[in-house]
Amino acid sequence: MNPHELAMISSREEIAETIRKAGYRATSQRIIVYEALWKAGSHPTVSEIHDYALKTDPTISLATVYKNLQIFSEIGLVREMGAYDGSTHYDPDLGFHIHLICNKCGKVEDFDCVSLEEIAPNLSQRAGFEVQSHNFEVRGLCSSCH
Amino acid sequence: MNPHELAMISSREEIAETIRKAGYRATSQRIIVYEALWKAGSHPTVSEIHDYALKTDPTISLATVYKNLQIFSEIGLVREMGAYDGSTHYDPDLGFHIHLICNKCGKVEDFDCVSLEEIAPNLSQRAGFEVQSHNFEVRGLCSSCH
DNA sequence: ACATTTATCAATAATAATTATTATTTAAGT
DNA sequence: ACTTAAATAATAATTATTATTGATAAATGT
Repeated sequence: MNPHELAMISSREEIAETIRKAGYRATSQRIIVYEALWKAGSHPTVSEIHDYALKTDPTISLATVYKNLQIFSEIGLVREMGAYDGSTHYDPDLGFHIHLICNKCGKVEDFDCVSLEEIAPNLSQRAGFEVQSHNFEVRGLCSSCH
Repeated sequence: MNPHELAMISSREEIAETIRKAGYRATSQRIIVYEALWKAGSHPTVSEIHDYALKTDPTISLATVYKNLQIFSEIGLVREMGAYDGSTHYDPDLGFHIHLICNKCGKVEDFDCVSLEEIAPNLSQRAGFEVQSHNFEVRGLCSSCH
């Protein structure tokens, strides 16, 4: 198991409970999509998540993956990343970190830093904005490319 | 002129010079696209930029807008935002600020805060990453929606 | 356990966004 | 002004995403 997957501390049942609490049904497909989200790589696209999910359930459709990712995004189980290479990427690791995206080779590196609260202490107070998720991307050239 | 447009301090010739220095030709279409980027609204989509550019040059094509936005993105004249509502948005205001995106009404608000260097002092040193642009999005519910 | 209700699912179709192609035009240096 | 490489417009092609619909399966009450 790679370091990324290690971060998935929640069990199947815990995730199911989170989904139910948000008012959605914890269907087997939904859990499969959630697991695929972790196992399909570190910042997978919809297509990559679908490919992985097919290993567990060969009948699961692409539309189901899209639909469930929308739901996960809405209830804050995933952060949606920019489509820096044409298609949207997803990251289930919700801890505060910056994505360093190389404009040349496309590699995405996680950069740990201070918490969101430290960066913008009055973010939620100011204008009464209720934070649900964040995406902090920095683009440039990685060590091997520049 | 709105506050957003006021921030466009550079003249046509200064922008042309920046483009040339980056190794590209300062064609009239390119300048028109750049101006449209500022005037088409505060975080316009490709389509909105194209619509505005057509006012100046009724023959300019959508493909030209796409191409030039790619170039502007590459040379750091614009920051590319996530496709939070289906299509990619662009922001020519390069100053450090966070985008507060409401998940309900879709409104995007600029949130000024500390500089990128203050947030991640060792960003460029660490792993030798050369920063070209950034996109810091925070999603949630705006004051009117929650 | 069973029936009922209701949300979700898979498959497909439809739409929207983006990129590739190619012939023509143009900027910028000689 | 001439040359040449690069940019443009128009169009076609591709890819990503969303909407629709009938079938299915989960939750809830009995």
